[in-house]
Amino acid sequence: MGDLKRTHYLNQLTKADEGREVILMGWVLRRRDHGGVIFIDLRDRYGLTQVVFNPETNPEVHAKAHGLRSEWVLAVRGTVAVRPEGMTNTKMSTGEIEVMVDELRILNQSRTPPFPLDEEVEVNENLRLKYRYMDLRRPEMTKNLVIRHKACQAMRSFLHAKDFLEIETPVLTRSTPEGARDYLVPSRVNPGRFYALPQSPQLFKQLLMIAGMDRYYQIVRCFRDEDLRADRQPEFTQIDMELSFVNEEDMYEIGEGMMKALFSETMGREIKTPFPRITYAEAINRYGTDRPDTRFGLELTDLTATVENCGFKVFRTVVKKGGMVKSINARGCATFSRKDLDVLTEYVADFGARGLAWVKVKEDGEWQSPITKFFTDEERKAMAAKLDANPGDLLFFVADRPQVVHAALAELRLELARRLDLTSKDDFDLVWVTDFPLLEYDHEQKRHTAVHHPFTAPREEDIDLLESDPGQALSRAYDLVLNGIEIGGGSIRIHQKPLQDKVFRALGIDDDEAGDKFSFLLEALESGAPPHGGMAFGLDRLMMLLSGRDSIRDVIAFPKTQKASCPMTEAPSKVSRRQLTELSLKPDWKEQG
RNA sequence: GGGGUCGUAGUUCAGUUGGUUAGAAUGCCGGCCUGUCACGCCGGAGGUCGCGAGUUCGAGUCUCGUCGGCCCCGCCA
Repeated sequence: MGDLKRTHYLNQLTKADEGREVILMGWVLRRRDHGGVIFIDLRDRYGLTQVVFNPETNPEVHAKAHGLRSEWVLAVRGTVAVRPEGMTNTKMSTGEIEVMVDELRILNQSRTPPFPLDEEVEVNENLRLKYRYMDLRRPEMTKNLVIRHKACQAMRSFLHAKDFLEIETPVLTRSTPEGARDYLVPSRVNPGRFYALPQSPQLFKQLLMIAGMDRYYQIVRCFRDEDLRADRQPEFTQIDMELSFVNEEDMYEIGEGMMKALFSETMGREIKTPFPRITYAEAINRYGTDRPDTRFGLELTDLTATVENCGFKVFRTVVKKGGMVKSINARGCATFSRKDLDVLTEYVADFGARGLAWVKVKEDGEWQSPITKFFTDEERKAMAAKLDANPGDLLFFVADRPQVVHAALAELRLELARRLDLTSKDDFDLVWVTDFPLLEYDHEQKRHTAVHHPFTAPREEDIDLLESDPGQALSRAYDLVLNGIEIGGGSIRIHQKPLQDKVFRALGIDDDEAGDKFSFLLEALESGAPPHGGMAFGLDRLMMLLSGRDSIRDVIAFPKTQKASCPMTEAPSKVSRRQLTELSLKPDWKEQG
């Protein structure tokens, strides 16, 4: 660079700068060499500017420019010129001007890029991750990281204005029961003992409330050693918060205010508050899931009572065994082919449905279906009325255990929406899901486990149920769902030890175990713990939705592959025998270095 | 742990019933070209068909295994 100092970014110059001497720095995106005049599109994080090398005005510089290649790093000194008549490029924000170069310094050369950076071809993701520093130069990827930054800034300033303190919590902490599999870190100075990386800073933020911090937040990395998905990474980022002296309404207000600020400042979109609320029970009933995509209808209709005595044996026996029959009216879909229906049947089978019954409502109102003969006219009428079935509609039915019916129809509903193109990535439907069950029964472990986490408060009126019928108790937990994706959740916490003891007992954690694993929390609850509650938002998922991407990998600078590896650094890697020995670890796997 | 799908030039892909020397576009290299903006024109190089076995006279193509990418189920309080 020598004595050159950059004067402008590559998105800044306009007609108003005509005649100005400028110094620009950036990467060669494209070179157009006409033998005579040479054009270079110079790129930086901010944009593109065309720089021009003219053999008549500066032969030496022009000769040097002849050798430039993609992704070389340049500094140029030159003069801003308005482009000749008719030569404006309306696709570029700097398309009205160009910079006539007087001095060129090659700051660095580059290997030929492993994949094109200037086109929108889908490149193998493994390759993109191996050369992530090249991938991130692509404007689309740069944009995602810029939006992410803006989002963090927006949320930070919102929370700061609401008196939150940003406080860091340990990354090396202790493993606690419940929840996901922990990432473990061996302790060198304590042989045989391990730290766990936090699945969330849950206990620490509660302890900060007990410490009187009143309002805490943190943009914090969390770790869960579970299998990956398009929206799940082993390390991910949460906007984590906790507040003292609050109830659910306070939490909704904070959550809504923060989302409002987020959408406004990152996308310039004004979203409506308050957000609609739906109870867990209603969400399951109407959508089959606790994270409903509310951008479209296709809701579930319960026909159990209507068909319990019908002539169709499959339906009748399912109902008799305590199961249910539910239906979706796919309006106007009677045109689906037999093949379509077979594919959809196979699709719901993935989610446990042993069959998918269907009825096409013909133009004359008649039912075309393999099962229509099993129903009386009255039954058909009753079903049609409940489903508001009209000519041209296609009705789907699933009969099974409630869990299976809901899982299958929830997925069918989403698949239909995809086929019918009912959703747009530009719509953002936010909804609170409330009144979750506190506990659910785990058949494998033969005990109840926490739906949210063990520190979630039950509804006051349900506390007695903890002993009589724990599965029926509802909690003071809430989730925020955006377009069918859970982007956040939280709860009002237990702040008194006797209630915490009760919940531990309902979870099958006896006093000894509770004392062993949570004594610090229990003692703290006895030390003047204020009522408190909180929530956390998944930053990666939020950014994925805001950036219109289908994978959180596209909004994370250096993500992991589905096998939890990093093609660039080749992590996880082998370690030396010496390192293991220092940690008092003896490998029992083969070929460990 | 399981299911699906993909793997061919640097990249994105094509490759017929198994049959001679595996193609295209783009990129790359060289030459020409003074107003392009995905510049244009001419020429050239570039392949362990992911890897390993098997079937066969013969395998990019068929079979089995294996490795890897992606999607999903389980899992993820």
